[in-house]
Amino acid sequence: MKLSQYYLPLLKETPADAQIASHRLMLRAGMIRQEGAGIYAWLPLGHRVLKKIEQIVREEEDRAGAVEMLMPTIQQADLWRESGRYDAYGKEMLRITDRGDREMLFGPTNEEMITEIFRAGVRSYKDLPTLLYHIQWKFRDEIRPRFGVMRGREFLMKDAYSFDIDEASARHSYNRFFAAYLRTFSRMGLTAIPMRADTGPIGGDLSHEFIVLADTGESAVFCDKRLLDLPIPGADTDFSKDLQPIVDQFTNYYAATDEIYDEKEFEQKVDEDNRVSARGIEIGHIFYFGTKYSKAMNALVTGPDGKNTAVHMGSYGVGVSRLVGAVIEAFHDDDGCKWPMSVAPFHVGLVNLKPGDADTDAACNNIYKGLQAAGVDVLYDETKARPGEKFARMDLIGAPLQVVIGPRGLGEGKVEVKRRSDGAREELALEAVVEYASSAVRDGLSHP
RNA sequence: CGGGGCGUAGCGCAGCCUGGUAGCGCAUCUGUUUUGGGAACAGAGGGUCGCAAGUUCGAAUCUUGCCGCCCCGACCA
Repeated sequence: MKLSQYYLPLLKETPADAQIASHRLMLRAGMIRQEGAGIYAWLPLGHRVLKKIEQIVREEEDRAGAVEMLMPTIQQADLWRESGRYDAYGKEMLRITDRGDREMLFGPTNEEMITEIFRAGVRSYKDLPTLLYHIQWKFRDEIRPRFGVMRGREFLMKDAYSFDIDEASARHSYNRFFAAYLRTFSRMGLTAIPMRADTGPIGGDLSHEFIVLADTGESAVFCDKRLLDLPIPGADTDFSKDLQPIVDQFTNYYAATDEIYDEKEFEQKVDEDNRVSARGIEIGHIFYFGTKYSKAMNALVTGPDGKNTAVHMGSYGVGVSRLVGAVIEAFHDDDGCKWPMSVAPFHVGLVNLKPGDADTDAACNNIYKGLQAAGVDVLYDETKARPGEKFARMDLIGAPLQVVIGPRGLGEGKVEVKRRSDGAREELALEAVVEYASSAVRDGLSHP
């Protein structure tokens, strides 16, 4: 992409409304624009990141054995009356009436709808387990949206739902998502810690929030330091086999959010040296809720014994739009974003220091085409702006690699390559740059 | 939902108390000089002062109502 053709409205000054780094940087880097309280338009640069995160989530859901579908944003009130939640949900639900005065709502979640869809198509235990997911915009009319996309009212979410014949097999479905989430977040460069969460009236041990540690996190969290270094399940993981050992490895250590934190338990189970008390951002939540909806909504299957039983369900959410903010919280400095390769809007920022200079233009064009041919996402700055402005701009939008080409270096056949993550710079021979950058991109994208 | 605050050019703000020509910085456009880390000079364009009603000879400024947004708290992915 050539910068002159792109839509990238950068802000030099920090918008007054933005309180935290990710919100500030997303506005400054022209990733989002606020269109209302907690409602954002995704500008081209932000949209790229959002789509890359979405795609990682999708790939890992697929790997875990879930099947993608898409449910609507607008739902009918009657569906929610079946579960009793239409009255129970409260003001966070955005209620709408259509021209026929029918009561509708903008979905805050999809348990009712997926249950309705499931019961329409499944009759026998032989069809189980069923694992379905979709990635869709949701709306919750939060009392107080803030922190940009981290706590918006409209947000993009992946939610998956599992249907099993009994609790034991539901536990296996749960474990699939547990392992899939470890991989998902790891691929974005995040260390996400599964923490025991409040299971509400259902009880049991089958609810975990996945938390990434960050100073600006919304909740206080407490965990064992050793959780930070546990191995992530590899790409060769067989999700149809027993995943309990993986889950046990993570759940053996203490980790809890402030909702259920118990100081005595923490101190008893974790040596002083290993105690981590920090703040965290919730980026995923997995939950087993048994037959709550299947009973209320009559989602029954015939078991081996010929009797109808209510299916055991679980739901598994990932805050896709929120993750954009969470990744920035984890990777930034005062100058801008420092994207991990896997979610970077562009892998390489190509800076032409002297557009109009025939040699410089030719060198840049060759490298631009070479990188594109190698499948690298390049943003080519061929504008007339001054060098300082170009450098600051690339730092702000945070391309992991910057290739800087100007007459001075070119005179010696040299090109500068800067790594955004640590600022390290290298002089390379002009001919070597495409191979160097594309292999660095490949390395950055590879994941065990 | 309780408490606090703000709406004036694309962004950041002053002006309001004490009514009388709508301003500043950045950004944008033109020209000149610059050119390897957010340039300098000169000039230009850009506003129903959130909306509506009221008071007044006259309202960005005073009054009332409405709308929008932000912050703190309780709640949430």
